[in-house]
Amino acid sequence: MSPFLLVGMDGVDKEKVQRIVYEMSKGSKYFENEERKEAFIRQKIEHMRARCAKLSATDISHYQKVADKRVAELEARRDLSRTWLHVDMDAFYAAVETLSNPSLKGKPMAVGSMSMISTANYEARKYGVRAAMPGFIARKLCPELIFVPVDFEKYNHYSSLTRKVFQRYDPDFIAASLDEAYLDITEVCRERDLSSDEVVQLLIFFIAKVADELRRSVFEETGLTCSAGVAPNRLLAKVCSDINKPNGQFVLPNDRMAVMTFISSLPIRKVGGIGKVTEHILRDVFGISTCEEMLQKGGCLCALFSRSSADFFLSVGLGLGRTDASQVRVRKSMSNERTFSATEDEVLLYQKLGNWRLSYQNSRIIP
DNA sequence: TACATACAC
DNA sequence: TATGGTGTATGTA
Ligand SMILES: Nc1ccn([C@H]2C[C@H](O)[C@@H](COP(=O)(O)OP(=O)(O)OP(=O)(O)O)O2)c(=O)n1
Ligand SMILES: [Mg+2]
Ligand SMILES: [Mg+2]
Ligand SMILES: [Mg+2]
Repeated sequence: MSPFLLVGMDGVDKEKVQRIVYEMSKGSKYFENEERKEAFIRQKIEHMRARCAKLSATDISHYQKVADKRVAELEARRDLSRTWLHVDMDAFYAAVETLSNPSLKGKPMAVGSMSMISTANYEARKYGVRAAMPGFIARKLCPELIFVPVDFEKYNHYSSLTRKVFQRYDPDFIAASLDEAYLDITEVCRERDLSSDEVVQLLIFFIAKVADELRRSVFEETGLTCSAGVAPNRLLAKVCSDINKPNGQFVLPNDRMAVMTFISSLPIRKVGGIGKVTEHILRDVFGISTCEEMLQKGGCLCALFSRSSADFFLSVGLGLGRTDASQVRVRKSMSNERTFSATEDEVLLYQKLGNWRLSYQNSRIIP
């Protein structure tokens, strides 16, 4: 199975991409390890299917009641009163590199090295080139691909320019990474409320204007494009910002019906926190691939998963997400790691450790 | 507490 | 020739 997300990019020859990634990977230590991990996951899936099959009729009705109760509790706490905007820069590192070297415009380009690519511009993505793909495979997919080395100082600089714009809309915005942020624009939109159909339409129009203006400001201040999603909570806003990427936006109104319709056909993988493994498990054990199906299979989920996992899945099925104000997050760790080629040479290993200590003993890293 | 896994950018 | 680095959350024992 390909480690790269192949959905979402139309016009890519997925078969060919998969074949080339496989051809280039097979036989490598990396590949063998991936296969080992996949075998574990298949085992875990088998185990869960067995547990599922062993549930008695009374078990099933019990867990269905548990699920119904939790769904009711979650539903009761639904908050449609806030408006969140998620903004995410388009092909961020690559776009910054194109600003400093405009001759790259229109050409397939990746930021990174032959070993690893941090991101690729949209021209390169047409060939199936992706973030977290080794450069030598990317070059097979797209022989004319241009490589640009990473330059974090530059990305930090442009990140802070974008944040100056975000601040004007929400001084307490949440920076999720260098290239994205969550803004509570409830107050910006406060101008009107109430909910006759006409007013709702007007409000959506007004929100779209706010998002559009924000994106124009970012472009004017930085020369970079971004995409935005607006929704009643952060989880949905993040999903929405991806819908019309790049250089686009999508507004999901603060309306329960609109949210349920939106969520019904949404593939679970689109949701933040659901990745390759969870997608695989939920599909192969429960036949779940859309958010709606999380609710339908709520009983089984409550029977087989921990409280916190089951609650998360159910809340995704309801289209719920966090709406609370940001709290100051305290750093919990600081780390520094490097991958080196496999060796059993003890002398070499101790030498590496020694160099490490010499480099970092005075850096006063306090977690 | 220590360790492994999953996830995100 | 070659498959990253940093940080968070959660489950298990
Ligand atoms: N596995 C990854 C993913 C991303 N990044 C870096 C490079 C990206 O430019 C930046 C932002 O990540 P995004 O997921 O937002 O991707 P992009 O901004 O590059 O593209 P998109 O237009 O899809 O947002 O983080 C990285 O180093 N490694
Ligand atoms: Mg981005
Ligand atoms: Mg991003
Ligand atoms: Mg996901």
